[in-house]
Amino acid sequence: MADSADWPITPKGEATAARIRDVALDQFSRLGFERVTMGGIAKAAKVSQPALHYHFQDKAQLWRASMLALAAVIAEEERLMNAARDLPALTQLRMAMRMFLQISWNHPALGRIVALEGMAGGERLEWLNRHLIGPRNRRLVKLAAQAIADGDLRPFPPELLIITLQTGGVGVINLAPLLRDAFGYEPDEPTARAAHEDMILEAVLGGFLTEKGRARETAR
Amino acid sequence: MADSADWPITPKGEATAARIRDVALDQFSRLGFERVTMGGIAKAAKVSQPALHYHFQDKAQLWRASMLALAAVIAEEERLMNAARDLPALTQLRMAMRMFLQISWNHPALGRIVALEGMAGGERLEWLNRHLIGPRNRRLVKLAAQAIADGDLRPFPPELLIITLQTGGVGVINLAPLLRDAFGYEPDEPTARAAHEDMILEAVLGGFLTEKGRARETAR
DNA sequence: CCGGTTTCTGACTACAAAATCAGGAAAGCT
DNA sequence: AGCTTTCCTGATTTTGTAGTCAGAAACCGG
Repeated sequence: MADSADWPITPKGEATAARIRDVALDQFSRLGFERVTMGGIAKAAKVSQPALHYHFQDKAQLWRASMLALAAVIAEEERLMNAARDLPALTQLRMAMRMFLQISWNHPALGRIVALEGMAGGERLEWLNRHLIGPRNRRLVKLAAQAIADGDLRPFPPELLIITLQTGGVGVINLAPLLRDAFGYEPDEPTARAAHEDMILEAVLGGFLTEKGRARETAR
Repeated sequence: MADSADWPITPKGEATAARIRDVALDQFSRLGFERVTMGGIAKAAKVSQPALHYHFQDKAQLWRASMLALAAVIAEEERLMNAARDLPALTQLRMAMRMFLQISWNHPALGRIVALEGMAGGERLEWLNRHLIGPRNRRLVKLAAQAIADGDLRPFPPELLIITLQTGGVGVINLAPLLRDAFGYEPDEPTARAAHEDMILEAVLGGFLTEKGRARETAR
């Protein structure tokens, strides 16, 4: 069980475990826990199916282990945000949003997982809240509340505001298959990505600004 | 097979088939195709599990049949929108958005299903595109393009605009379990719902308006 | 190159869920 | 009432997948 604190690991063992985690993260995030089979992961990772059980005791633990690959990403974001903690709340929120979009393009798994488990509820959502997204979300809500108090954001419930910003922000990324299928639009191209980032920051975040907030932004 | 054109149906048979469809729609939309079991649906609908196979030949067909329950909802929306087809594109878009929010609160299944299958891709998404959401989405994109041409909406790619409006709009609805878990916020209450509708229409749709568009809105 | 450790596989078991089928109950018709 | 059609169930088969286990292969320090 690769989870327990001390697990004798050779470079080779760690390499295949990492490969399995990567494949698992990709599949879990696109398909959700139940549509993914251990056999499918094994095949994509070019190992036998029992190899998965050698490195991870069961499917649930493999899921958690693969989610922890995202923890590093979140931690880095946290670090950068921390460095900016003396700036106005609105400025921080804008930074956070820009970072969130970049992260979401580079690691589409994050937004998809939250969408999948956030709809279903249950123990995996609880785990995510505890270990991955909970603290981050609470921090963002506080920021939004502060920006509202500063008179920079229009006074909507900060929880709704944060969820809407994020779901609106990653909608295009999560639903890339739908965009392709329905419109023949390919969102994962440099020009489309740039248009998207622009749109979210200018229009969606922009729509929440007060006059004062807009003034602060242009003074930037 | 209840699907085929002529299926001898008595009132009683139709009643249980409808009960099964309703349960199925609810479960499929909250949990996704694979987490739902025929046995679970049967139990919730108070029939034996083979009864499901009597009315619907297999699980996939039950899924499709339950989705068609949403077709009536879509058609009604279509009818109302058609009555307003001579109004300016922006006004129509605003109407559509308001209707979309109401539908999404009353039938949360729709947004969840699109999110689930839109992320995964595959044959069910293709089916949805063909039978349920495709025409509607294309119409909305055309409206957005027109509103941009009118100078009422800022010039972002209309496909991205429509997807972002919709995903941002239903984010709070879809992720209700997350809101409860993470913040203890209950979004499905009259006051919260009102705040939400306000926020989406004013801030999110509002953020996409040009000066001219804003003027048109206030002249309303 | 040898013994021990780590890593991995093939063959298997256990189980849950979809699908089938033979037949019984209920409803409708004459 | 008697016959027929429609509706539904209990019992069973089939299938797909998670998880186990004995042992082979690869690796490593001496």
